[in-house]
Amino acid sequence: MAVIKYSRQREAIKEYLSQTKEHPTADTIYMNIRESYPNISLGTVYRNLNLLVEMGEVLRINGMDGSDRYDGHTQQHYHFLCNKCHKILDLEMESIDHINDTANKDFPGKVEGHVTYFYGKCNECK
Amino acid sequence: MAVIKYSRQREAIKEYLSQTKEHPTADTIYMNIRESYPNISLGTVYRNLNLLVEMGEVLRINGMDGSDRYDGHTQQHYHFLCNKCHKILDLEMESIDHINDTANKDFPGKVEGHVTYFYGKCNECK
DNA sequence: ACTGTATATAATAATAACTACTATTATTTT
DNA sequence: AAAATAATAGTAGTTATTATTATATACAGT
Repeated sequence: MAVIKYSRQREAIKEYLSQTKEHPTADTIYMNIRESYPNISLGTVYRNLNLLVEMGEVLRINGMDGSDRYDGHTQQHYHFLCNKCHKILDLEMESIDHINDTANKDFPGKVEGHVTYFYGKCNECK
Repeated sequence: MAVIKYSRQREAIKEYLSQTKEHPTADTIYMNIRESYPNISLGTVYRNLNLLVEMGEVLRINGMDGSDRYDGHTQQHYHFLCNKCHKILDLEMESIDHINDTANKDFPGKVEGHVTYFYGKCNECK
């Protein structure tokens, strides 16, 4: 699998993810793509999501309910999880990448990055 | 299940987690407890881990390889996940709680806390 | 200590999320 | 257009975790 060939299924997944502001699971994506490609396979969705994540065109967020979620907006941003309604929202805030340096200070290995999400109450729930 | 009754299996799990500095999976815990309780059931391990997490006596860390890991040391500290060997290590570093304020700045809801882990290569893998 | 009742257990079956396999189809190369 | 190669649909298999159930254990009331 050296050369990556075009596929309309993959294009549809990319398109769907770039249009939604939700952070859907693989299964939700599958259900949605099925409306335009009724016999797309769930395996195809997973394989392409992995490809897209690897190519850096999609972000994988591992939700705390066991299933991964995907985000087509790849500019650096942070997520907020509402403790009450369990919604995932985007946070607009300045970068906190300096915490990598803080972590690296006395660590024998090499810290390359971090994953952070914030939690609390969203506007409607507070 | 209103009243929680004593069980030596749960005590053994708690004991094991407070003694190890690893961040074992449920299966690793199962294997270890089996040495003293040869016919403990994996289901018992899972049920008690969930109980202990709920009671706040154990932390659950969701590792990036699909399986959750557990930590018997509940004081605040940060974790490092090795991208290569998938080990989870403790990081000794100064607090980064100020990032909550950064996140709160332009957010209409209320940020109450954050979850952060760092990743990269550990000392042996780098 | 004895009994009754509720909780915990071991063993096993079931589920959920994801990955692997294979024959066929679509895309790209020549 | 034919050959080469990668992607797909459909299905089977894995892995981590949860549910079920009959039996065992803990503990409160006597």
